[in-house]
Amino acid sequence: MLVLTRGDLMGSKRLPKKKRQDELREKLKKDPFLTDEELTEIFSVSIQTIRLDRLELGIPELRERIKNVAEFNYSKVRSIGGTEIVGELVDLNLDNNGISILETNSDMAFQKTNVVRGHNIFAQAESLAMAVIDEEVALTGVANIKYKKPVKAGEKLIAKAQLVRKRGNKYFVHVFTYVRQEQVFRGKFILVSI
Amino acid sequence: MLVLTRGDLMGSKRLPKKKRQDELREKLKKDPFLTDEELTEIFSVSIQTIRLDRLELGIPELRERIKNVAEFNYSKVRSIGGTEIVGELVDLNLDNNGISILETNSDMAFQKTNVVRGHNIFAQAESLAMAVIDEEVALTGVANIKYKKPVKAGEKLIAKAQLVRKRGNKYFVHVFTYVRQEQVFRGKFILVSI
DNA sequence: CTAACAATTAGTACTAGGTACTAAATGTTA
DNA sequence: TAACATTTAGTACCTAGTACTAATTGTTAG
Repeated sequence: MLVLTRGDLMGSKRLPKKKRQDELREKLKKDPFLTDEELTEIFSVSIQTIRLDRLELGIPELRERIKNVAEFNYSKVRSIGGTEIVGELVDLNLDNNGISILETNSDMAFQKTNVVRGHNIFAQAESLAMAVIDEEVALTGVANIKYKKPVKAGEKLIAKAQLVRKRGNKYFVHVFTYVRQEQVFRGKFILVSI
Repeated sequence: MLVLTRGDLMGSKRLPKKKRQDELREKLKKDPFLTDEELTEIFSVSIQTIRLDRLELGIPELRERIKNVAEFNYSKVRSIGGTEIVGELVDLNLDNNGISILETNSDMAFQKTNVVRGHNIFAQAESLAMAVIDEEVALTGVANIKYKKPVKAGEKLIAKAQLVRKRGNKYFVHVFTYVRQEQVFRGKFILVSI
């Protein structure tokens, strides 16, 4: 079916509804700080059209969008700042063992290859090792680690920690990290309580 | 309608101007999302007083505050997302050595002790080691690391990496990290290019 | 005790950037 | 050309303010 769109007839100034709405969605995703007024200039339509579009697309007003960005980031900053443990602790037996799960995402990965950066895997393992130790604060003194297989963004990391030896204020903890049964990381930590 | 305000709870005594303004500043710093109206309830004063206070303190209105949080974090998120290297690369000789500087802050540290979390130091060292390798992408295969001394938030980490051996697609890189001449970390990385 | 002054409160007009709605104009297609 | 989709116009109303004037309290020095 061949259909002449208004765009063809009018010389590409105004877009058909569907296309305009798609572009609107994208524009606001990239820059949520645009007002309706600024959008009228971008799309050469009236402000009512912009508002109808937002209504149909379920896109909230400028102030709501800004607030969402602020709140999202605010909580994110706090959770990063407040996170003492990387990943979700699903099982813990103090002075013995523990399990933590970390859902990886593209923020943790190299842009080009989508491979999760090593220090994220390390951070999960290290913080789990620390959680297992029944001490107020533990410092990683020495770690011997090995990355067995690259992890792709989106894969779920399951880290298992086991306290293997305790000598004075030194704790020897082994952590093995898996993606679907397959081992991707191994770390041997010596933690020192202070 | 009768509402219990903080004033009531604190014995209904209203604070002197100076003290109220100090607390106002703190409150808004902790929670920039408070409206003037909510503040009137917290301090048991009229909305005009709150507005005079903000005027005198140079604190902008709610929407401006929210916008600032949104814009600040928006740019921050992007820069974190785009960062492939942790810390600032100040010197680099490919396939030989490199130096990177990382200014630590309280976000990187344990809340209680203000000691910088190990994985931040690790991340700087690992990414520097990778930068030194003249390959598109390198994966950390094995690392043997040691934390020598705890690092306090605010201290400047200077990491020096040196390629010590190269065998096939395996690179052996040593990284030493210092705070004011004093070594705080040592890492031996085996990187594998893919 | 009271005048002087600081601090607070009241009230008004105005603003941006909208929502929600009705109505009309214009475009498109059967 | 009628039916329908799409766009535009216009109105009342909203929030969370600014900016301003004026009145009312509270406090203190003489």
